[in-house]
Amino acid sequence: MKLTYKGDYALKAVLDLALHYGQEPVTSHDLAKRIDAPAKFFEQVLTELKKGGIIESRRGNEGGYLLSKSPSKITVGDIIRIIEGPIEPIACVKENYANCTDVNRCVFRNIWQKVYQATSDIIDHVTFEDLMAQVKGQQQIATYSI
Amino acid sequence: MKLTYKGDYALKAVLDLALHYGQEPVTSHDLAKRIDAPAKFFEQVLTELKKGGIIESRRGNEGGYLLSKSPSKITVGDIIRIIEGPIEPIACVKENYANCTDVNRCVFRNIWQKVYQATSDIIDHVTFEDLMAQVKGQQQIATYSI
DNA sequence: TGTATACTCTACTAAGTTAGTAGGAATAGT
DNA sequence: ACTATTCCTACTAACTTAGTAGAGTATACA
Ligand code: FES
Ligand code: FES
Repeated sequence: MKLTYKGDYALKAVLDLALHYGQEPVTSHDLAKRIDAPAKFFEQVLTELKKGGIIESRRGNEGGYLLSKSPSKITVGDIIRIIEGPIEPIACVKENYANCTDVNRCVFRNIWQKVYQATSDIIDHVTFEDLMAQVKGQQQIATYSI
Repeated sequence: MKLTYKGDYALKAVLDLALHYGQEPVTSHDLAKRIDAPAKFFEQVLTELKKGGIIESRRGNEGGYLLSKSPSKITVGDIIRIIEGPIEPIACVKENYANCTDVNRCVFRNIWQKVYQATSDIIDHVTFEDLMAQVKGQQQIATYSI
């Protein structure tokens, strides 16, 4: 698992939208400015999140983006899988991929499977509700910073 | 953590050398053939492993490569770190890197730190002695295949 | 009906990484 | 001297990452 800028922006965006859940849509422009992402590039990230079913959009005046479900139902793993793709260190962990010679007797496969499991266990159990709680806990200082 | 071909070749090479530990050096050519890697590309991998202190070399006739320490003292993590570089999903996990805005209050950092820890815990505790045992366990069928 | 506001879509690009190739120089044993 | 082998430098094609650019489409509101 390696986090690219795209994934970084996506996570920050979803957290921001989570903090605006139930309110008016947030514009791409506002989001981009708050998380300090290049506006045009960031639009592409939002498009992928939308295709992934995480957010929905309202066009025109008063439009913008909003979460398509409750922050408690969205995990960090969801975002990572949508933006960064598969999280396993090597493809044959999931399927009987023809990467190594003999899958059945490969002594390394087991290791990558464990890494995959451990990573999934972490990122699939952190919801954006959890993250919101953390943000609000430190809110007393100033506006949240992601 | 993502495994590239280089890392894949390196792990297989070190396991092969582990199985020849205490014996004559193994030539790059023989290694490459057994693990099915392009000979010239594979040489580069060996060079990196040597620089990393994992293997040493003997030049000229009867030369080749051998482990510079016991298989019980080499872990999968050692090889990964040498060949693939840092294993954390984002740079600021290790240092106070200026990637995210405010490191102290970043709610994501904690997650990547956990992923880093979990991954390290796995790959740093598998030695090539462990892997040799596995290989020898299934040896009854034929020659080992990595 | 017009217009400002915002999302949508397609295409292009520069830099970096990955997975190699190619060719020769240096060294050691017989 | 010959041969086997490591060592060293440079090049390349394909792919990924992190953007840019610009036109097109939908919606609210006056
Ligand atoms: S068969 Fe996939 S890691 Fe070896
Ligand atoms: S400060 Fe590094 S993940 Fe946010």
